[in-house]
Amino acid sequence: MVAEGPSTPHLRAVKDSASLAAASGDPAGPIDSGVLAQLEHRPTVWAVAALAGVSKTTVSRVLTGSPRVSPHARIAVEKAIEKLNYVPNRAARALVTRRADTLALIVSEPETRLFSEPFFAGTVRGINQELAQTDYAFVLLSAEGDSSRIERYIMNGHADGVILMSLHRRGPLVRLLTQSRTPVVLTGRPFPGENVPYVDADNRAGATAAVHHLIERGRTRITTIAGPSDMPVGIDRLEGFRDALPPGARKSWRRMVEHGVDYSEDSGEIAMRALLERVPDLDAVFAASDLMAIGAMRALRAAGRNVPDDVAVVGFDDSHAARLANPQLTSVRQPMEEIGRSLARLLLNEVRNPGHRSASLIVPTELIVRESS
Amino acid sequence: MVAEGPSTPHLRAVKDSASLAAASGDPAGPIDSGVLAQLEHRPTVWAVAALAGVSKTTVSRVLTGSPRVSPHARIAVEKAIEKLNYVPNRAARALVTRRADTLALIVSEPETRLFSEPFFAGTVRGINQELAQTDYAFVLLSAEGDSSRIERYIMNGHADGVILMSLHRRGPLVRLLTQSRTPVVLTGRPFPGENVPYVDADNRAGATAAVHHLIERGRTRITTIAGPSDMPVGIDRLEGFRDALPPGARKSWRRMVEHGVDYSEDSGEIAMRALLERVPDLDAVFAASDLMAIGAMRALRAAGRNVPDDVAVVGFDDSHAARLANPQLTSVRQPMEEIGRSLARLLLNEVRNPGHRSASLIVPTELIVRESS
DNA sequence: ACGAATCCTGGGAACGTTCGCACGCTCGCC
DNA sequence: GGCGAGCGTGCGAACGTTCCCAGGATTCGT
Repeated sequence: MVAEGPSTPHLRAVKDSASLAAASGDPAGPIDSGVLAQLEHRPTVWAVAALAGVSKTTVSRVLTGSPRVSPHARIAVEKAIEKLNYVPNRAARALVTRRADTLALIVSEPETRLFSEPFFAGTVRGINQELAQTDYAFVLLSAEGDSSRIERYIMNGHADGVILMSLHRRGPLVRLLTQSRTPVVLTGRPFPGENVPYVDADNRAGATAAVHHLIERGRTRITTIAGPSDMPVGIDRLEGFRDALPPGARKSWRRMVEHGVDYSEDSGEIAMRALLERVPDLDAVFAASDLMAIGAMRALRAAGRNVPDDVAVVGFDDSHAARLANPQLTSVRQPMEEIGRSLARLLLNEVRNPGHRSASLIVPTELIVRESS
Repeated sequence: MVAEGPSTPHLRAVKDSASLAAASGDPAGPIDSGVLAQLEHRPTVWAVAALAGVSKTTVSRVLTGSPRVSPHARIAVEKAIEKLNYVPNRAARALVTRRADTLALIVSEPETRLFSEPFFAGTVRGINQELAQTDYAFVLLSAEGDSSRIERYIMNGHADGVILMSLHRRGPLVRLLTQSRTPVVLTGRPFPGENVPYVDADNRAGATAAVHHLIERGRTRITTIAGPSDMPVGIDRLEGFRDALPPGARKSWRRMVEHGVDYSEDSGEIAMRALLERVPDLDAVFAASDLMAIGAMRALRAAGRNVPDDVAVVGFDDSHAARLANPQLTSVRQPMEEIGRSLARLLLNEVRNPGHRSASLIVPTELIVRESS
């Protein structure tokens, strides 16, 4: 009886004394080891089992929520867990279940830009909210430089599922993950060939709303600064722009479009100058990002045009920059927390029912009207 | 001999065939299980040992870098590892070593603000740089809302050490971590009573440099918008301001100080109005944050003062906002990546030599001069 | 009232590592 | 030329879970 199970000294002491409650009056032995156990070694299933007067198996059953446990035993175990402040050892559990009970958000980007955007923070918050109700842990990995560290981490089974966040091409990571059957969801519409569920803001409808707003303001010569056309998000926002144009303006709409090389301020400034040259009488511009919009406003100011009197400007993303700009920028906001929550839900679904492919999600955007339009 | 060790079927098959290389000519048995092993189950020490013709112990020794292994055996094992694409199972390793080989950055803040600052991204990048040279994994946790999830995660032994990042009071987390003997380092000078190594920018010298710059520009009535005085960072920047004042101005310096309730734009605007009333002839203001500086510029504009002609403005942090502001804001930059690297080094030191308390670090700042001064 | 079905329980074997211990082998020394 | 020292190696026992399987108690149907 003494020799049962793997028995570290302090555990055996606890177990020998039938019940800790009974032994606590005895100043001789078990108390010290009890205190030590709490300070030094963390309690194990054995300790809980001993205190509850059941076997480790029953404790495990309570832990995993198995129905095959009598109410009596369950209560005893729960009390013991409470009393010992027991927390299951995740490494041991992971070892046998081959699950980690952890989901990861991988930021695969020259991360500076991504971290700095409210979008990132909001999404993280949403994911946290959703996951807080489960007992999945949530970790954030940044694939700065070599992604091999990340790969190793994931392949090691450290995470059961992955949310991949990136504005650019995901590189080999997405393929690697799907090949290893790791559930993956993406933020933003995937590139062609990436057959993975995703959550995206309704970029197209957002752009349309922005242009409709400009039309309502009485603008008639509306131009746009589009993003690079090799990215889904750029394509969608441009299509949304086109959709919103009145039938009359639709035929020569290409003239009203200038592509930026990226989403930066400088890129917006350059594009704006090109537009001013091509369409001198323009009275509105919709930029596919806030930074581009701010760059555009700089170019407009340099050209002696007043915003919003001469030219109305609308951006996209509702980043911090939009509020700091002067004049404050009208912008299309993405429901960041909602996106985060949806990502988490999608991934959970994917993780829990492997094989069952869940549907992607497009969430609506919102136009925030400020001084620039 | 067949019965040695724990043996799943496929493993035994591999082991029976003495060496996989020898067996690979035989189309009958082991090949299938070999392929299966690579596809389905990840290879283990047993597979590597079999292929290398040594025992699992020797493989383990190679893995842990033990010197007690012959060059011959080491090479054989390394070849086998390479060939099988073997990666040690971290859960199993963590279980026996009681280490996780993982460090965590905990962001304990209503995280929105923190994430959005370049400081955060830069620090993360620095930490990554430093840790990339080790084989520690790095995870990021945000203590949004309840910190109990974080606590469980850490207490579980999921991380061997923690970098705690927060502008505000760290709450119970810091005490909890130190009590559980988890190595901790902080970003920013700790509050009194938190006896923990930290890395901080030289806020005091940064503020001094800002003021000296204003003096060089010929300003003589220099005021400051200080942060709340219950935070180390606020105190340090204010002291730096005082240090820089010429002896003549030193005696009535309190008059030139207005405290903001927080570091926000609004707070800066309100403080600026108070200063304008109290010191109508002021010709410079040093704000303890960029956002406060921007708020101050708004108040100055409303009061009809021109920046920088009438009043020069300097901020702190060199955040995105500084560059976006109009006029662009002179600001004190913190060497973010350097801070990140130092944090990582400090924590590694703490983790590797427990008990040996390492010294905290103060890293120099840099003044970025732009249009506002 | 008796066998079967049901429910709960406990023992023991995994999971994939590391590490203490003991064993054999090869030197070099007197 | 025998004998300890030292080096390289391997066995087996942990680490703390989960889960399969078998056994004992209770209950239900006939």
